[in-house]
Amino acid sequence: MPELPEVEVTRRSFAVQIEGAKVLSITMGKPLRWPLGCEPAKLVGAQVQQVRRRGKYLLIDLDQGMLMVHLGMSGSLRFAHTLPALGVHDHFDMRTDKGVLRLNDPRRFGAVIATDGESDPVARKLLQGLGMEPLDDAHFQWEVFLAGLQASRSPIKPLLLSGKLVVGVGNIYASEVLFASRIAPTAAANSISTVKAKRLYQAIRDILALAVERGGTTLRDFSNADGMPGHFQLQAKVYGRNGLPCVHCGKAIALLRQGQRSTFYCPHCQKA
DNA sequence: CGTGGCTCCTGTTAGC
DNA sequence: TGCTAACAGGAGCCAC
Repeated sequence: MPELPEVEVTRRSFAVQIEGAKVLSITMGKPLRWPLGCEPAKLVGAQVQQVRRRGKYLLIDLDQGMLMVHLGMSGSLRFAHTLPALGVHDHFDMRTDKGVLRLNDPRRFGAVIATDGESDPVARKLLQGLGMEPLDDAHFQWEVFLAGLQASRSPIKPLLLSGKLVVGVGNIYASEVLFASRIAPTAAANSISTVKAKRLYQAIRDILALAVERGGTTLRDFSNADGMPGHFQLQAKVYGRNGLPCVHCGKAIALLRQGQRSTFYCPHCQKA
């Protein structure tokens, strides 16, 4: 479900409210992708300092340590003073003196991990190798992006998805940014012209930023920590539109499989 | 090393 | 209608 915009929208929807909160208790449901990594009781008494994001990871800094939250494919967070009784898909529940933070994740590809901080080996392992932050102008550098493309023979779509060059571009936005920059998803990264690469660079920034502004994408069930749905699906020009007319040329949008993932594109508008 | 395929799990949908 | 199979927004891990 969540790509960078959804994770960022989630972060913004509870970061300020949870600041300074003291952990009262933690309840775990079924196992997630990884174990919490410590006894839940160990976190009781900890105080939340701030909530940051790196790629699709939410980093909740505590006065001692750091919680890493990943929403996986189907996860969503809620933060509120009171929440309904735990449901079958609620697998992490953190009561604090400022409200309850709850992870609902039907598929359980998500995770909550307690670490000692960013230098913790577990945190390092997960965060190392992540690409540039596309919404951070100082971090997302054009020259580095171009050099990264030129250094890879991989088809561009899976390269974007890998997060090695830029983080946060998931399956929906990968199709959307390639359509916007008129690049074929199968084009080898090192075959993309500088002009097209520049369009791609800008499309990644613009489309992700717009999606954050709009509150994220709701294809099925995304909502932020206040429970509000996103509205970006209204903007999807190719994702999920195979067989429907291209908004630009009117020809049919095609569906392609790359690395077990669906890619949507316009064969007429997106060449090489 | 870079790349591609497999894997975790449950819910929804398409097709017969 | 009911059953079954395919597919879903992620990404680490392993084998080449």
